[in-house]
Amino acid sequence: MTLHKPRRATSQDVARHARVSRALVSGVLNGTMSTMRVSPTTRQRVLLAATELGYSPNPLARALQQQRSNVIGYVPRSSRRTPYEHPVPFILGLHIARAAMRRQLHVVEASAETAEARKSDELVRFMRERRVDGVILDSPESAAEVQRFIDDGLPVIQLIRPRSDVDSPTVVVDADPGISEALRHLIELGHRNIAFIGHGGAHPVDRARLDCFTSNLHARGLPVRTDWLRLVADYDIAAGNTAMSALLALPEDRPTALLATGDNLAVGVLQALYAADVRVPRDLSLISYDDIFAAHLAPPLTSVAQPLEEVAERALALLTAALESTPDAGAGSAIVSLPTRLIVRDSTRSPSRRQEG
Amino acid sequence: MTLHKPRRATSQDVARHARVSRALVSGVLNGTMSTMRVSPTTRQRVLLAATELGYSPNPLARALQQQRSNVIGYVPRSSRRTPYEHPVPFILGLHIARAAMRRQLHVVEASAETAEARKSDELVRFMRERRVDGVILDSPESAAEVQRFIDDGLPVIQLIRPRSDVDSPTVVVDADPGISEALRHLIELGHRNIAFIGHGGAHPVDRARLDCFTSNLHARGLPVRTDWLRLVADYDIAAGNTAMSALLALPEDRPTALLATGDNLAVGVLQALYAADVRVPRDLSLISYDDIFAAHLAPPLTSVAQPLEEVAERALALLTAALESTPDAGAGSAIVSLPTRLIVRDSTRSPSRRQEG
DNA sequence: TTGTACGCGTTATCAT
DNA sequence: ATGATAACGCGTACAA
Repeated sequence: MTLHKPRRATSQDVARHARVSRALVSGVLNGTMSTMRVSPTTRQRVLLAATELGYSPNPLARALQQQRSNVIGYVPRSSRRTPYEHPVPFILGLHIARAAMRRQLHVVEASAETAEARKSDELVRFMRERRVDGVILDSPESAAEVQRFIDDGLPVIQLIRPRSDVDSPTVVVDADPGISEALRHLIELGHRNIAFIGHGGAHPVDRARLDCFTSNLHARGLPVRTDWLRLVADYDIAAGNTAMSALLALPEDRPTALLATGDNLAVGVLQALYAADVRVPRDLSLISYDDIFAAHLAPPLTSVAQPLEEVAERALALLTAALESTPDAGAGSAIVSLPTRLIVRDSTRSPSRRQEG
Repeated sequence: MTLHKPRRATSQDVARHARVSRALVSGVLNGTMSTMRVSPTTRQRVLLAATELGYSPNPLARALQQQRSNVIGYVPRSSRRTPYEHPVPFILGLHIARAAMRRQLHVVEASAETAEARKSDELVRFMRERRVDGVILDSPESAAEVQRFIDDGLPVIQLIRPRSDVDSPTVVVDADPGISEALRHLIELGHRNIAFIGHGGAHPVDRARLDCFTSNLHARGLPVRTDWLRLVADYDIAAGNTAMSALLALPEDRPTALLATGDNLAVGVLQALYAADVRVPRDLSLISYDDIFAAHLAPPLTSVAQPLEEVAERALALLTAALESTPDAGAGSAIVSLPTRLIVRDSTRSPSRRQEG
């Protein structure tokens, strides 16, 4: 017969066992506090008692007294987030959760349903009820959304697509190094006819990928043909498939290489190519962006990697820093920008003569 | 100048505002309790005050007093869990987290590092320190591991590959309906030469996939050729790639269809096929298992889907039920078995004459 | 070093 | 029939 719910030892138990007061137990276990110096012998008694009883402080009681819940809020970007349909927000959320766990923090996520009432202060109420210590916003929908959290007294960290008109610490990813590297790679392989499939949205982050692409081509004196620039509305498979099909339908003079600025776009590209029996990299070199599952496709894709794990790590670092700092001490709206980089795999090689001729 | 950390209203504030005692506030807001009946008018006063002050009870204080942390522990199976390398444990963990969130529960996960000391009671201590209310174990490594939690007084739910010698509520997935359906599908398409790539492990769950495969073939009077049964040690891409390469290397008389009992195995298969320029489904029909990212491959794969979301949902239901029930009331070691099913996509079709001839 | 009070909600007991 | 008072859960911080 096993004892159910064996009572966990409390500081009171330890205190009795060591014949000291609870205050002393607390002081000893937290490494000395303020003016409190304890005689080495009683210190040992306390330590011994604690280990003998297997004592660990109750996190709830501690949180209640410290007025810190150790729960942080996370607001994913609005798109529905299933792992393989929306890889970036999904993986980012994962890394946020992991980084939080490492710091003994819990994460509550505004669910998709809750996010529907995103314009109101539904979100703020959600977070407020859960007593979160701070929030992390992935690509917030509006400046107002961010501001409401700040007005509620919560430290806010913005990710990926920040509202720059709101003053808060931010972590972003710089597309430039990776995309420039990708183009250099293709050009060194001998490609001159390079197409682009990307997002046509107005946000600077999406614009940057296109701008970086075209400026690199210009700098190299390569043609930027508008019929080889396919702008889509979503980073999803269908969009990639459609865009690639359109490229395949071009009368002649096809590109020999292609940059698709999202793994999902690349999957759609691969599906279109597979259906048309166009082989990668023999008939077309392909580079994806994100590098989330680029390695898990056939063939494994060369890809521009986004450092999402580090984005999460830095976000948590910024948030915990904000929690430590006195409320209104130097708003310290640090902006951390992390570089992309190219990972070369099996989807790129020199254009074949046949294609060039 | 915004006010930082605006004090959240407490039950004390509401009490003052409504000119009643804190006890009454609690009683009214939680829907009547025990012997306490409140006059309609004061009841209104309390309700009004609560909404006016935007009051919501502090979850920490409540948890402290109710002796329930609202945190549950999750122990993933031992393999390193990166999303695309170990899709099943990963997706399962995701659904667990979601299902928990819906119930206002937090999840702490034993990290890979912690799991290293899995034989000792490292895990139990980890969970104990966090005051989890119960734990969910995905495919525990040993009966002892499960038992230690039970001995510690924690409700335990086992998932996927349970230790049946330990008495605890369990959620499993039944491979049979899906695999039988898959074979019926292939046979109806005209396939008679069907190969299998699967896990060679001893656990009943892995055995079942193989057994179901062979028994179906037997029942249909189809050949079970041992050189078409490739057993591997891991559900990963490399294993699938190697196994498929071996199949391709067979002198002649190749199978026209293949069941790979894991999406990752199927990815490896696709990579091997792509390299050999063998097309799916023209030259080979392929069915994967898991259906996690089968739809996101080129071509989209027909797959046997595991209902992982429902596994998680049921696990949480069992766990919360265990939390409600009195500690040792009918151990109620319910076993929930959920069926797999076939999802038909583009990777299966009738064998071509050429292959049959 | 110790006593005491606090953080906050809930519940058992007591008073009209 | 209605309501208030007090104590509890647990750790921490400040005054004594």
